[in-house]
Amino acid sequence: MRHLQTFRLIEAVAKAGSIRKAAEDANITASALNRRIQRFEEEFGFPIFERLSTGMRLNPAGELVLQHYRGQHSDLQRVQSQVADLAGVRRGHVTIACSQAVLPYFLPWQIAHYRQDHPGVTFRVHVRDREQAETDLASFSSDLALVFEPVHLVDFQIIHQVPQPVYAIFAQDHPLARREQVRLSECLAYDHVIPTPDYGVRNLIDMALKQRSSRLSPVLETDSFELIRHYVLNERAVGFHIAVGLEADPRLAFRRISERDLPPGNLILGQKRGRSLPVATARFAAQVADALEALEQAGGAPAAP
Amino acid sequence: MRHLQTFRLIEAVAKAGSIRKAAEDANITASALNRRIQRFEEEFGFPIFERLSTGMRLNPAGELVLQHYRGQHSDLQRVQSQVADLAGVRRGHVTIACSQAVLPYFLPWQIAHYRQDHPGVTFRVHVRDREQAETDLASFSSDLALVFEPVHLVDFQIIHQVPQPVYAIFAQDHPLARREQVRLSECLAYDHVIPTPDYGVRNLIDMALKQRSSRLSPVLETDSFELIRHYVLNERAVGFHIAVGLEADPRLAFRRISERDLPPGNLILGQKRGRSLPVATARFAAQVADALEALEQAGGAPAAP
DNA sequence: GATATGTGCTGCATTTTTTGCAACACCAAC
DNA sequence: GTTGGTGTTGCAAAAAATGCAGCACATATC
Repeated sequence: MRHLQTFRLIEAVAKAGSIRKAAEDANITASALNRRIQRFEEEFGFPIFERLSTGMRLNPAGELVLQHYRGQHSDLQRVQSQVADLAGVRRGHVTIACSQAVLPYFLPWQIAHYRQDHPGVTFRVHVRDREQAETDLASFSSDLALVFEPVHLVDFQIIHQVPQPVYAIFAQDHPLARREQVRLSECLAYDHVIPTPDYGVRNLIDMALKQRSSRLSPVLETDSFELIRHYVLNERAVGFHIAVGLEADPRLAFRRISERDLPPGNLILGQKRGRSLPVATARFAAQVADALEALEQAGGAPAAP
Repeated sequence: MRHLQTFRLIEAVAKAGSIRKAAEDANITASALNRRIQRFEEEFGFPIFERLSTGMRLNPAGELVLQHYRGQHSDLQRVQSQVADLAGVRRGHVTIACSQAVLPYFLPWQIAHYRQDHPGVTFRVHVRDREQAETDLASFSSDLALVFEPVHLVDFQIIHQVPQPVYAIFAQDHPLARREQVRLSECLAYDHVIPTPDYGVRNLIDMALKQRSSRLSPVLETDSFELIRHYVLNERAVGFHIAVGLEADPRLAFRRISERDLPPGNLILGQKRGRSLPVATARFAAQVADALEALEQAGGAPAAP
C-alpha cells in the first residue's frame, strides 16, 4: 500500500544508517529521500532521526514511529487477508520462526498439509533460536513462533504447548540401544554431542546438572541439530534431541531419558501478544495446535504424522 | 498526517453516502475523490463500496478497512502524544463520553484540576447514554467513558469503578426530607420524576420493582437529569439521582434510598479494550480513577471535591 | 411517458507535488 | 591539504493529483 511508502523508506534509512545508501537500495535519489524525511518530521512535529556526521540514526521518537509502522503494516495485512477470506479466496502468507527440531518432519508436513487445502497460501520459515524467535515476533518479522522452551515470555502469547521429553540418540548398535530408557548420567558417561547454550535442550540439561555431580564434557558442541543427528552415526557418541524431530530410521536409535533426571520441556506455538493474526495465519496456527494436541495424546512418542 | 488522507475521505464518503456530498464537504471535486477511491480499491485488491444508484455504501470489506483506519489513526495519536511527552511537552487532547450525572460538578472539576498542571491538554466531552458511550469507544470517537451502569461490557475495559447509591431528591420542605433514609415504595407514593429507560438509574429501579408490587407512574419521564433536579424544586415531587452529581443546595434535599430496596449501581471509568491510550489521556484517566477511589473512601456521600 | 434531479464515472487541460541533477557545506580520516 | 563520506538545497523536469465539463444511468416527480 502506497500510503506507507514514507514509513518503508524511514525503515530503510534506519537500517542502512544513511540516506544515500537507503536511497540507492530504494532506487531513488538521496535528495528525494531526504526531503521525504524532512517533510515527515515537520508534519509529525518532531525529528525522528539524529544527524551524525557519519549518517542517520533513529532517536527514541523514531523508534516509536517505526514500531507504529510495523504494527500498522501488519494490521493492514490482516485486514486484507480477512477480506480475501470473506471474498471466498483463501490466500495469504504465513511467516514462522521455529526451532530446528521441527524442521525435518513436523513443519514440512504441516505446511504441505495446509497447502493441500489452501494452495493460495505461501509460507516463509525462519530458523531461530528461542530468543531470536521472540524478537522476530515483537518486530513483526514473523507471525508465529514454534519453539522449544522460550525464554522471556513477555509479549509472547502461547497459543498451544505440548510437553516434549528429551531423548538420547545414538547409532542402532550403541550399547544403550538395548535399554528401554536411559539415565542422564549413563549418557554422559559416553562421548556426547550437545547443542550450544542458546537452545532449550541444552538449557534443560544444564539445569538438571546443577544439582548433580556429573559434568558435561562434550566432544562436539554445535548449534545444528542436524549435525547432532548425523554425527552419532559416525562416532559411537550420544546426542540429545526432542521427540518431535525424530523418526524411525534403521541406522538411528533413540531412547527416552528418565524423567527423574530430565523433566520434559515444552514445545510452544506462540504469537505476539495482543495481535490479531491474518486469517490464513490463524487457521494454520489452529491446525498446528491440533497437531500438537494429537502429539500429546500419542504420548509424545517420536513418529511421523 | 497526510498519509491517512485517503482513509479520511473514505470515511467521509461512507458517512455522506455519496461521493459528491463528501467531495463538497472536503472541498475537492467529485472526480478527484472518485478516482482516489478507485485507486485505493485497485491497490487494496477489493472493492470497499457498493455502488447503488442512490450513492455509495460501504461493503463488509470497507467496514473492516474503516475500522483499521480508526485504529491506526488513534495509535498514531498515541505515538505523537508519547513523543511529545518524552520531549518534555505535556500536550494532547482527551475525548470523554460521559453520563449526565458527572456534568455538574465532578467532571468540570476534574478537567480544570488536570489543566492546572497541564495547560497544553485540551478536552472534548460528549454526553452519552451508557450504550452510546460504549459505541463511541468502539469507533474511537471517544478515548474514555465515564458512565453509570454500562450495558454490554464487551470491548469495554474497566479502568476503575465505584459503587454509587441512588438518592431520592426533592425540595427542602418535602415531608421525606425529615427522614434519614427513605424506602423506594415511599418515594413512589409521591409524584415522581424518573429518567427514561436508557439510563442506569431507571434500570436499577425497574429491576427492583420487578419483584415488588409497586409500579411506576411518573408525572415526568425525561432524559435530562438537569431537568429532574430542577423540576422537584417546582412541584412537590420526588426525583432520583446518583450521588456523584449532587451537591449541597439550600433548596434541595436528597436522601439515600435503602439498599434493601435499591442496590447501588456502579459508576465506571472505562476505555476500549486492548487499546493503549495517549499519555495525556492515560494520566487524566489515572487522576479520575484516584478521584473515584477517594469518593468511595468518603462513603459515597454527595459532596463537592 | 416525459422531465428533472440525483448518482458514479471519464477525457483532457491545469495545477500541485515529487523527483532527479548538480552543487554546496560539513565532518572525519588519511 | 586531500579524499571520501555525510546531509542539505536551488532549480528544472517528471509525475501525480485535481478541476472542469460532459457522459451514461437510475430514480424520483409531474
